[in-house]
Amino acid sequence: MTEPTTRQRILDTALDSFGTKGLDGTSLDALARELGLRKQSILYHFKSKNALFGEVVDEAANRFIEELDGIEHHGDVWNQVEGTVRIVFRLAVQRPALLGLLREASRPGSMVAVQLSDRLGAHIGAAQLSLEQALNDGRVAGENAQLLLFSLYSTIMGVATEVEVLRAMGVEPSLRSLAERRSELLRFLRAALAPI
Amino acid sequence: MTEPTTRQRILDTALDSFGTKGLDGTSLDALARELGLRKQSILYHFKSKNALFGEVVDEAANRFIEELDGIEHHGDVWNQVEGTVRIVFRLAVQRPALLGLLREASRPGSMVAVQLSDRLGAHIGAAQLSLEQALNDGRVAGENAQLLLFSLYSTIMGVATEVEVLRAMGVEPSLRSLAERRSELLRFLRAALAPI
DNA sequence: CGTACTCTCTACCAATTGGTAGAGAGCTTT
DNA sequence: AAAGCTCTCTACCAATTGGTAGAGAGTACG
Repeated sequence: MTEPTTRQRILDTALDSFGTKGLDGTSLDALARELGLRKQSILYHFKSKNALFGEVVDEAANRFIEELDGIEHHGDVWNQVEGTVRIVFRLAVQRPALLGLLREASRPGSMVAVQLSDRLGAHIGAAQLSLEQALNDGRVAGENAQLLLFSLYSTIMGVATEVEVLRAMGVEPSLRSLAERRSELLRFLRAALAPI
Repeated sequence: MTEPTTRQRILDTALDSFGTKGLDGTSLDALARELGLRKQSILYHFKSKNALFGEVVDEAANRFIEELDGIEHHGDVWNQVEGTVRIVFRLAVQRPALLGLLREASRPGSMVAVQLSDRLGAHIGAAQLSLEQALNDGRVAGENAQLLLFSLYSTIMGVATEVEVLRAMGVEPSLRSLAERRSELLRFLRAALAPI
């Protein structure tokens, strides 16, 4: 295990901070303090705060893609859905800030949304194609592959990240409750996709 | 139509700003400029920025509840789901900032999440109870009413608000696409809830 | 008329923000 | 040993932040 470069350490810590406190909620000073250096050192490695944020978004996209790459895009659609759920829920445990960053970056007014969509475009396209075929073959229920994919995404991402809503319903987030959430989610999705 | 008090105007404009640009992304100066007055006038009506935000969240919760009140909590579950979808999608057109504010307020690190859940608690409870009965009667498919409700919420809210994700999939948000999204969502939810 | 209340204003303020300039320490290369 | 490169630092800076103090205009009320 070679120790990471300062640049990499900054990216890593920034991902956590941006992912939990947001772009506006993270100051370079606070970030530097967390890293044990001065903000000027951060600005040596990244030309501005926005540039850093951009690279962090790329980094997050890369890690997400890295995980997603384990999924076969030509096989059974249900396996793909199950695989995606597994990945997203693993991230919800191991690196919740990564999901938080995706959420932050896909916020309605976000400037990096285009960038993020560029990075994930290929995967989205592959998933859509695969879903389209399954739709044509009658292997899954649905009208529009694109919008069906969108519904699937919204459900999975929401169930994995909307912890405050869950808390509002009286469920204190924990590993145990996460597992239950996941199993109910899978059942829900299976029912939604089952051909009639 | 009596014209609104300054206080009400501030709440209204603040809801739009907080709902689109977030709490950190909204400065009192910018807000005051939008209203055609000085920030000190805002601070006369609200003792601090956080106090204002708190009242805006309450305001948003009230309006949301007002809409939700039109739904019968003892009838058919499917009617309730359909009604909720109708309301959320109407808001997505007429007052997207309201949904944005709910999203902002239910962000993982949010301080007002508890407050929001207090306001919506009764409705959540009623919906859960109603779903529980339908589950017992075998009128809908599912294991856990609480988690099923959570899945429904995540799906509806996500499909209505995640416009950037939709854009990443190549769909430019419009009234037309919104209607399509809604109809695919309803089909999706109907399939997910249909008893086997 | 005069007093009190409501509201918006000007004038500040300390703290924090992202960012620049440049010194200096520790390398490697010549 | 000297020159150059990489990196982190101190020292600033102008702009913006949320917030306070208090003057002044307008209106209601005795």
